[in-house]
Amino acid sequence: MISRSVTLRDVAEQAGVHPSTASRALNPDTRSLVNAQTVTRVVEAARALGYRPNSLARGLKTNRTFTVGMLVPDLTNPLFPPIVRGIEDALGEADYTLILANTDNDSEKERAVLRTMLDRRVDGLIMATARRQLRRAEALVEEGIPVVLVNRASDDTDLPSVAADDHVGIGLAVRHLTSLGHTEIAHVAGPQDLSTGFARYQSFMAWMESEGLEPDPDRVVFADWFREQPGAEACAALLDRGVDFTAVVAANDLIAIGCYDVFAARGLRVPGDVSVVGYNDMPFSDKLAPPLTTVRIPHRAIGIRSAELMLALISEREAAPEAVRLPPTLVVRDSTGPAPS
Amino acid sequence: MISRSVTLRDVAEQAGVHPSTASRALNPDTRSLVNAQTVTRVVEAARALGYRPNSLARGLKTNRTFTVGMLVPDLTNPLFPPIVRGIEDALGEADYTLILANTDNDSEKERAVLRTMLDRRVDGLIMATARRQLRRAEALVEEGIPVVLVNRASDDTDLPSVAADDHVGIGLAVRHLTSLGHTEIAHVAGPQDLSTGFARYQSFMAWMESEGLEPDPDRVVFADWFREQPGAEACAALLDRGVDFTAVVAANDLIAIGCYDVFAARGLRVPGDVSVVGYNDMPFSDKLAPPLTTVRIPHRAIGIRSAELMLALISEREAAPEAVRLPPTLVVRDSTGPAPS
DNA sequence: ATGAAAGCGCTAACAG
DNA sequence: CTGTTAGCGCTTTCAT
Repeated sequence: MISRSVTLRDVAEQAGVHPSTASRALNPDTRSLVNAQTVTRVVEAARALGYRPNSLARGLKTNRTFTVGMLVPDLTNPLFPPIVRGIEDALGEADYTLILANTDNDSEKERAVLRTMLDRRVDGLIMATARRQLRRAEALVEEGIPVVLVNRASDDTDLPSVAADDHVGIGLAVRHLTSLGHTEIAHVAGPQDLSTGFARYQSFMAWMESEGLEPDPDRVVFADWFREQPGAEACAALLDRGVDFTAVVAANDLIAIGCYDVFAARGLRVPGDVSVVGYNDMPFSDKLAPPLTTVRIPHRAIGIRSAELMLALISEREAAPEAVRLPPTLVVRDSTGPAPS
Repeated sequence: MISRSVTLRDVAEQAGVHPSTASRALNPDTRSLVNAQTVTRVVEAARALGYRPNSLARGLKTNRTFTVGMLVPDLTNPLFPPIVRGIEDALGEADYTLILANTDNDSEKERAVLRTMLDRRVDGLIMATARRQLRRAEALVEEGIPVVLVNRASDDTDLPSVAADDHVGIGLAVRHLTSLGHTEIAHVAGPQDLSTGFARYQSFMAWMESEGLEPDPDRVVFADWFREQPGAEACAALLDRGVDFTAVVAANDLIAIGCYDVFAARGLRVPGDVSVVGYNDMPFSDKLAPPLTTVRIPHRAIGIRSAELMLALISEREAAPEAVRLPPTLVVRDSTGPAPS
């Protein structure tokens, strides 16, 4: 059925034309240069023989592979699958193929993976890799290969990027809590060398201030990593510090889960004693006990937009570096309630 | 730093040898044919110039791309990320690259995606796609392209496959329940046109019998899909049927969540009134209320093994079709308890 | 041990 | 509108 070795020459022969004519006839862009009847004959022959162009040969010749590489820290982080799907879907739409690799946030692995992608002559690179220093990515664009950053801010660079608007998102969280009467609000922040952790922390402080509340540094604690365990440790440290608070904004849902665990262990009721707001609305955050109030990020849309941006970059290399910011929304569930009096 | 256009010829020139000699010197397999000093010179030149072989050109010549395609129904299903990671890690180890595509279990999409992969001359195909009819896959092997099935049984074919042993897994679940004194055990089965749904159902019936319990067809209900909503619908239907049961084996964790919802809605306590066992131990199943007792599948190991199998198939095409079955384990949490008296 | 020559399958000038 | 020619970058006989 799908024959492995039907070549353009076979098609040409069958149609009684020269291979280059067959090539032109088969390629939508150049089809117009060819007699309509000839086109028909060639197309017919191609179909009859089950011809499939060899993308390697084409790529070798044209220097375009219709391939985009994507770097993620860890696909296993529930944040990424919807983004990757969005990207894959949008890319597929345009007949581009996705090459995926995990870096585990390990600089050495990132190097290696990047090299492989380049060796494979990807037409562009989408990086969800979270580190704040971007020398590598910048070097790439200087060599003319399009890069788009996804789900990360680009404070110190003007690489094109697509992400949710963290400032807006944290505002949603903070104002939700203040509207419930909370004034002593803590923040279990994420790692500060990741752009998201940093941005959310900054935004938290800014929003507290603009809500007329003292942004007390004692009520902020930093998790080393966007995971349950570091979140729990940070939260425990916060509690041990002895400052009062009636609500906490967690830098992401996993950290929020860590907080849940600590609060449960210390006999604090959520939301009776303390309200918790998460961030991301990851899958099953509605199944937690209690269901988590959280800021929803349009992950799939982020993926789609970044793929689209990438495609634009590939075709018209001029495209101005854009920083797309998609609006998050608040999902109120049962982990937040009125401030205890 | 990473130069886009250093070719083998440049290296050869720099080293003062013919390109073909440079090729031999750089390729581990043929390096022995070349004078040791020459090798040094060439390698040195390559490093100095930052030479990176063009994998397209190589692939075009050798007909091997060091690329493996993978089809998943939907990456967003929490089942798949760990499997994909395992595959990617094992493949990367051998300098192979993964090309990923989602099929949404849509036959048309599957066709399209398969074609793309073939056009890209992948060296092999790993299919996690769940349909039971496998004509397409079989056609592939007949054309000489290695296929391994992952996470699916191969009852009607002898395609190589890697999966957990569902019979053992369901046995774990059933015997756990019988050991708690349950005798009236229901099964919310998965779709029967998926090999996993089918196998688990069959195994359930078999284990009930071998435990000396009447496998009552009235206590079995089928979900259309391995998701919460269909699980909930099936579970509701079971309840409406009016048969007694004190425990349910769900065909996967998502279906178990659907059951949770229905039980909660109907005022049944888990595990007080009814015990629930899930299947997969997906992420955060320990965070559900109550934490879910479930059968843990070694997802990552499954991924690794299937990549290894694939690599073996690629290098020695003779390799006997193997059906690897990895052992699941039972994770007892709080959704199961003694049968109510 | 190395060089010469050919070609993987395709596209892109350049003629005509 | 179509054929000729050349070549993308690499590997691989075949000579030497």
